[in-house]
Amino acid sequence: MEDNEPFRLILANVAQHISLTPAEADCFTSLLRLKTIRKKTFLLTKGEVNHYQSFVTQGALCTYQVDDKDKEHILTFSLENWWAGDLHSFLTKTPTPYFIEALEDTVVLQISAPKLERLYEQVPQFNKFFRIMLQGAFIAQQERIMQNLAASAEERYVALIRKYPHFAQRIPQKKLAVYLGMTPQFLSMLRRKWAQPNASSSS
Amino acid sequence: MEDNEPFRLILANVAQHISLTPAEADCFTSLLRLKTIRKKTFLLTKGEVNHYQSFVTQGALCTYQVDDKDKEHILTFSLENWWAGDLHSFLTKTPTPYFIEALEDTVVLQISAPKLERLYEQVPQFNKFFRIMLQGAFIAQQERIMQNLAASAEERYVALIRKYPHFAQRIPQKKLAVYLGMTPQFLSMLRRKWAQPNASSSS
DNA sequence: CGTCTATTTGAATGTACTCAAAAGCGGTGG
DNA sequence: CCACCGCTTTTGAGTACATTCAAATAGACG
Repeated sequence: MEDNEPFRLILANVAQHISLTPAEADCFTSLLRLKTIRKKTFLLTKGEVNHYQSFVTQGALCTYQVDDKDKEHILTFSLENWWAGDLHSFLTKTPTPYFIEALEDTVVLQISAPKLERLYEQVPQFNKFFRIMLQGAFIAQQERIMQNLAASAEERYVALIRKYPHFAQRIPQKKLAVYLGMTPQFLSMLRRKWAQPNASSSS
Repeated sequence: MEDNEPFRLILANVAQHISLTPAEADCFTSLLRLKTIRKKTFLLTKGEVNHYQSFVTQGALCTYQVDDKDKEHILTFSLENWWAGDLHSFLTKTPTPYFIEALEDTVVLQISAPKLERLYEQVPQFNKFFRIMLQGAFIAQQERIMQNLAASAEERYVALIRKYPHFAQRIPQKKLAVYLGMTPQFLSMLRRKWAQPNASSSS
């Protein structure tokens, strides 16, 4: 099968923020490698060093930690056209505390740390590209922090399904609950409450 | 008084990540403006557009939102050698939901959005500089999110005073509590517990 | 000193959790 | 095709961590 669809996707994504010559685009894609991760398998597990940043072209990934009481805590989901990878481990080459698991069969394009360094040297514009990516990610994280501080579990749940309705379809309830910082049981209770002629709940 | 100390500080900070020619350094500093904010006054208030990113050379700033029940929720503190400013408002020129208040008399160097654009054009290396700044900020935020999800109020408090003991000295308990996502009363109770021959509390 | 705000203390309350178990759903093999 | 298994979701009862409200105490500033 003709499989440069992933490369077209990432180049289209890059083109939204910087303009590359054909030569630069080739240089970029030549530094990437394609990888597929089957559902329920891992792109990264705790204790490994994260050698690659991964751009998702298809599927869904989930980045989480497991604490000493075996409880999962979800840092983020990565769907199409977004990046996954533990940046701290990637930059410092230290073991990661995270698992990155495929929630669906997933296709990613990966770049290693040395190749990314080469990319920055050969096509300095990528400093701008990743600066812009990081700005967006930073702002999104700020909003999440504020919401976790300011909103109740119920408000967080309602806000999420209103903002990303499609999201809630693709992700298991259990994972959504944990991402939102509540137990699956509590989320289930909220759903029941909302399914009712939702008379109560407001305050 | 001879007051280019702020400029020396920011140039030293920049020099940690990129190398500038003297001309480039001059270009950079010529785009900055110096501003002082008295304790308990505001660098930014809700409803304004954040026209500047501010590098703190002295003092301490606190960025927070106030919700509909008049409760404060603290996004971040900005001490010496770090940046403050609502990036979302800055980039989109939309009104900010944040207040940025000086906890002490504070000195900042500010750059406006158009001047920052000019800087990126004239000294493209600054894309790299801010990429690196954002990487660090992004990673720090990730850690905060994980800790808010995984740790109890008590664990968060202990972790903070162990990691940044000096911090706890400079910042009012009330603000620390809110930053950590708990009420000042509860933090006070935790402190009492820890001041005791701390027999209990471990688990 | 007196005022204002921050911190401490206590009692009652509530939001969200734990533990336990039932019900639902999807896949797999006999 | 149906029966069984594993996993997710739902439900319920009891509980705990942290909150709210109220008030006393202590600190800071003028």
